[in-house]
Amino acid sequence: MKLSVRGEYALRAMQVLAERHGGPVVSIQTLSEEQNIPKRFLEQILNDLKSSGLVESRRGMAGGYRLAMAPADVPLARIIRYIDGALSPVSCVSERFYEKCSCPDETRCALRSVMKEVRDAVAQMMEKTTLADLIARAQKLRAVPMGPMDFVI
Amino acid sequence: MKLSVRGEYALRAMQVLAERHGGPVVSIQTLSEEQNIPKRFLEQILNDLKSSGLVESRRGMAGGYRLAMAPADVPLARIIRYIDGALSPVSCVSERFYEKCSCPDETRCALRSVMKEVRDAVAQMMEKTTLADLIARAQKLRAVPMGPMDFVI
DNA sequence: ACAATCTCTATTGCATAAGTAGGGATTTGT
DNA sequence: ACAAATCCCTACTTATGCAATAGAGATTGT
Repeated sequence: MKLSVRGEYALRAMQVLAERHGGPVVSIQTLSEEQNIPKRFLEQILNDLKSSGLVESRRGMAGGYRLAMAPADVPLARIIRYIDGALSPVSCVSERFYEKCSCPDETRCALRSVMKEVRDAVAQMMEKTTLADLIARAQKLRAVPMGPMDFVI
Repeated sequence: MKLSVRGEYALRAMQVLAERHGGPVVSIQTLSEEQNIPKRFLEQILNDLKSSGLVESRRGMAGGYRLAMAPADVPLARIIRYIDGALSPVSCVSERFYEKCSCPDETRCALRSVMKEVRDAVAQMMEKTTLADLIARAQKLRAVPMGPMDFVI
């Protein structure tokens, strides 16, 4: 039930790009250092994201990456689907990555109906949450930096 | 974001055991045929489930497996957690399989807060749905076997 | 004794993920 | 023109985990 490391890196990098949206492009170097992501690996990921049309790049000395669209127009689902594939726990309930499963009768599979609900819950969450929402959350989290337990000396 | 095949097999096998709860033990042979699961592989899985205390076994000629408790007392979450591990999409939001992630500040990670909500949604669903619920769903699905499209000759 | 079952451990094959490497192309600054 | 910093592309390596298979042993009913 896991997101791949690759997918996680993609989301983190995209969040940084979203935060700097409108400013100058951001280099892999910067992204890599800021987010503790292996530089060469991130390079690949950003390249994939570029192929997907989610980011644009600029080459040369002052080069780097930037979002290809407004943060509010990029649901997390889109990033994850592109990098990792299906959101569904089993592929027989996936809408875009459907595959037949080995169970005797898919149409009457009780497990399938449960998994479909799980899928829908996850998809809805990932679909409604955009990079803009992520930024908003980050700001809130910065505003209340410490949990109540952290006041102990 | 996937359940392993192993986990899926475990759930399917457990459903059958739940349906036959109260009756005689069910052999791997039967489970394997009924659910299209490689026999030898299922053997391993059932063995794991036995170690977890979810099923009991009987050896010898009329041997087989049965649930160790009532279907209503077995949430799907328990099976999945035992076979596959965390329900969480990222381990830094897992309650039972927590692992530190590589992001710079976990307490203020916006992505983490989103993932936590996803985790909660999945966990709640898997926790509240038991094997008994699965049986009930299966019965309903049997009652309305065909979708509207299937009436075409 | 025999046959059908579970039990346990090991191993294999395979796919995918994670990360690394090298050399090339492009832009900027001097 | 040249150097430096960057992106670009392809290939490779390595590790990990998953799915499945295999073989020998233990237990039970007839």
